[in-house]
Amino acid sequence: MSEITKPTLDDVARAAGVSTATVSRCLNAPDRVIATTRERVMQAVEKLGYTPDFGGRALASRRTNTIGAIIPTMDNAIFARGLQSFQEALSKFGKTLLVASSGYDTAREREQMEVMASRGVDGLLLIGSARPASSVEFLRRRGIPFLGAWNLGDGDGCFVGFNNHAAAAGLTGKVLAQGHRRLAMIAGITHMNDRATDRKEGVQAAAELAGIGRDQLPVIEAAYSFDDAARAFGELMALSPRPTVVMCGNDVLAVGAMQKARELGLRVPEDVSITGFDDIDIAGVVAPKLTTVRVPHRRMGHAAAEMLVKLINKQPVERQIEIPTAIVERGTLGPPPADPQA
Amino acid sequence: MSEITKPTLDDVARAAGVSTATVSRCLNAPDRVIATTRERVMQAVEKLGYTPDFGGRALASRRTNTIGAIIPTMDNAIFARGLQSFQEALSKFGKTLLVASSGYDTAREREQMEVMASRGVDGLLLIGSARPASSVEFLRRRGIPFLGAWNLGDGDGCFVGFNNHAAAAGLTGKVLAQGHRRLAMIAGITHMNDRATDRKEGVQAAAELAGIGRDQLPVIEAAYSFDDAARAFGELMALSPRPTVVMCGNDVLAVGAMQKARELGLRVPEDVSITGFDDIDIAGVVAPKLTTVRVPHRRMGHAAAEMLVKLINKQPVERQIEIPTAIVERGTLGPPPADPQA
DNA sequence: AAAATCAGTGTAAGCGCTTACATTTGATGA
DNA sequence: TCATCAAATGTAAGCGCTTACACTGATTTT
Repeated sequence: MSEITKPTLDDVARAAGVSTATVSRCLNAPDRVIATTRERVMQAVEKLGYTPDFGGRALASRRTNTIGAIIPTMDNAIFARGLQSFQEALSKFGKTLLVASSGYDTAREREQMEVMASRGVDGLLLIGSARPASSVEFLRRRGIPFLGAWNLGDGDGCFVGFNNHAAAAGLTGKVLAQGHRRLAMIAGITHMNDRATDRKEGVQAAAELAGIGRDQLPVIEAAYSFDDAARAFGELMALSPRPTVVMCGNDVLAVGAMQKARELGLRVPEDVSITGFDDIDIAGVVAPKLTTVRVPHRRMGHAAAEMLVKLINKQPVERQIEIPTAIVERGTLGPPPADPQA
Repeated sequence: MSEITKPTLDDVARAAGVSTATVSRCLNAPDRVIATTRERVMQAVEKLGYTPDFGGRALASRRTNTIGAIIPTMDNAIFARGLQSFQEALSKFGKTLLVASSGYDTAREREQMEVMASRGVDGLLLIGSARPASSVEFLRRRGIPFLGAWNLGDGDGCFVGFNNHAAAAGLTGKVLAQGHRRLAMIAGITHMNDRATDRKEGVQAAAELAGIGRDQLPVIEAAYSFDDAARAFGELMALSPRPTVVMCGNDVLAVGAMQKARELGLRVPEDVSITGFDDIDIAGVVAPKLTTVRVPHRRMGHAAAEMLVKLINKQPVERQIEIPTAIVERGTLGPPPADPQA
């Protein structure tokens, strides 16, 4: 059954009594073929069940209509969500999505870039801006348009994302406004991660403006897991004087912290306040609900797709598109305890 | 800068002083070339920064080393997780992953199949088994090997997944063992969704064995959202007699139900028990923690990748690989209230 | 020592498609 | 009526790669 050879352009051309060029044109630029002929060709296509061969098409036209995305991991809901809408938008442009993951490792990201390049992707979606210059150089050399998403960036690349720094600073403003002075932070791993770095620095910058120096703002970095966050929270709570608020680099860390708080018999927010970042599902489900920063991943995914397609078509684009974030005030941020711990 | 034409096999061959065939062999079957020659060729490859052209390769070799996956949506953590490990495993086989989404719609799934086919995928990962015969027929015609994942199935297709029916029945056993007799269920939308269907029927079958007929087991179907589940839970709680346990088709529904329970002033599990399915992150984070069924998505992703690669290489495979599930007893399932509601 | 074998390499024929250019056709204007 | 031109279509040259087959020289077998 699989021995029936796939029909080719030639077969269709013969069946329709035209040349292969005409068939090709019917498929790629229908208006350059007169209606009657087109009709005939399309019938032949239908009848033979013809579909163009990808390899042949890619070889001859030098484009694949394929877009690559290299993200840290789909296990992280924020990337999964963004990628989903990116893919949806892409498919409206007739492009398909090739996915690879880097596991937050720039060396692996580079490897995947090479895979993508050899796959002939027309464009590439990357996360953030923190990567060796050589990786960027590699893409430029290859002439592959690319985009950093989920954050903004400096340099001359294109970005579609959030101002993580400003959002973190904004949230810190709310924290300070509640009267907190003893802040602490559980940040994501900042090494080669500009989102985590910006969030950390946003908090630090806002605190500094309020006269709270970096030496007075303990920061522990934790991997993207409940347990690691719980451990970090434990350490922070052992500090003296004890922080009255723990700002977390993302919601997963915040929830890990909340669990540890309960374990330690600490009430949130009466004894200690906790904030998150991302507003993933989980933030609305814990008790009390998490005060966090909403990050519109879907909107970003769409915007990224649009921008990348423009880039590929060599249409002009803005260098950066900033997607606004919003602080979601729920139940985990309150004023500091009246009687600062013994 | 982008005018520097990409080096081709020919360029490499010339630079290394060999024929294109030898270069090709160095890349694809290195052991068929003597070490000294290979060395020389590899140096030329390095020096020119050569990477094979995807189109040319695909055209000549009639394979793309690309695997497609059509999933309902990456927004759902269980698919995102499984896909992540599927992709990781694939990349070890030198294959890359093309992703498309169907939005739980079989017509859209079919469209995406055609996209994938025209993309020349070597194989295809599908979810479950519920789809029109014509879709399956399409793939067979095209000679594209495919696999249903996340569930087992009948017919002659290949599957890597869970026995959703048995797992749901098993959990129902636990529920009955607690003494519950008035069961209710919030199922996922079962239309064209074999996972949701099997889970529902698993519950029903187990209940029936215990003498609880379908007419005594109210089932409401709800979309994959907290709100829809909350609404359904509300309806169920308005029933008289009121169910003492509400079994949910997945964890998202269960959490939605729990939220509504709190809203209604109902304690879980003292006033009403709730169970989930999937054991996603959220299940360990709500209070009390959710009693659910653990489904090893990562393991399944890996197994699916392995099986699909075998299928592509025409190696023998088992028709079905069942990934075991496990009941996770946490805090939301208890005995029915001693004093059945007024 | 001749024959058979084999490893290493080269030659060249496509794979199925797009597209620049050539050709044909019919309409238009002088 | 005939040159002119545009629209529709055909011709054919690749795109960059893989691979069947041919060739060469060395090694083994008889």
